[in-house]
Amino acid sequence: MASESSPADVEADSPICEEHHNPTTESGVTPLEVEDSQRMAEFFGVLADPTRLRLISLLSSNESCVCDLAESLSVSESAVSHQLRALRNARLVQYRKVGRQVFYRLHDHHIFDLYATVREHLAE
Amino acid sequence: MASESSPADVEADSPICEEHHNPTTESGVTPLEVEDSQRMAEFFGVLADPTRLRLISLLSSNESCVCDLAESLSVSESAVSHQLRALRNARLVQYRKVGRQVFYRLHDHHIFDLYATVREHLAE
DNA sequence: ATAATATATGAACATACGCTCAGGTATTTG
DNA sequence: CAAATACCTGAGCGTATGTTCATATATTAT
Repeated sequence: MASESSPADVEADSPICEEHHNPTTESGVTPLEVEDSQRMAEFFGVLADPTRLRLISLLSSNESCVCDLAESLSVSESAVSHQLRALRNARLVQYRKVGRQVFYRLHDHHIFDLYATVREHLAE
Repeated sequence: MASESSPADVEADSPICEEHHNPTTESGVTPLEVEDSQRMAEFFGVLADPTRLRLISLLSSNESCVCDLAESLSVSESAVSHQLRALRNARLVQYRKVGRQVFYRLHDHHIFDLYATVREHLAE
């Protein structure tokens, strides 16, 4: 103990910020492991692109094929296809093929809830 | 109408994916504007880094000073300071100065809720 | 089979990002 | 005052990312 450095328990005149090392914090929340933080960062990274977010926005209201998505966003079909792959790899969208078209939709409501939550948060 | 391309309403033998252009979708959800998508991407971008996520994790249980955070993460104080600036600019953390130390904490529970939600989502 | 459509993919290029390093400011100590 | 501590910041460097371009695959039409 005594290696916690809340501003209250600074003792006397010893160097303040030297020997710390509490593996777990006093609260019940487990600190994020490095590996978990990487997977989590990857997940957020998929959402950290305007084009992908607009794709998610479109797919939250309609299942759509690639060329419609490209049209709606005024982005090349190639770019859309690349971004859809990222969303696919992250399991954020599903797709089904109909003839030569591929119709994409959100994987589940989970992703939409997150999208909606943050959108509302930023609207404040 | 008739320029919607749900797989159901493909009519006869006309080219399937040509003239579309519905500014608004049939559902009640407004499509994301380009500018909003950029702000939203920026927000997610701040969360798309392992170090920043681990900082958020630590700050969700304890208010901490910079050198403690650096110690806990085994990262240089400079790197931590840079990342804290990103979190500051995004208004994800607050800080207060006590002598020469600066104690950081999460800005509000909002950010923690989001963090916790996604962490749980990825734990599945 | 040949042509056209719908989508996917690899390479290349420009940009953005995170870390380190060097140096800077502010506060405390001797 | 000078030295030390805690933190911040700009530049530089290696890497990751998003787009375009060219090309490949699959399906449909002629």
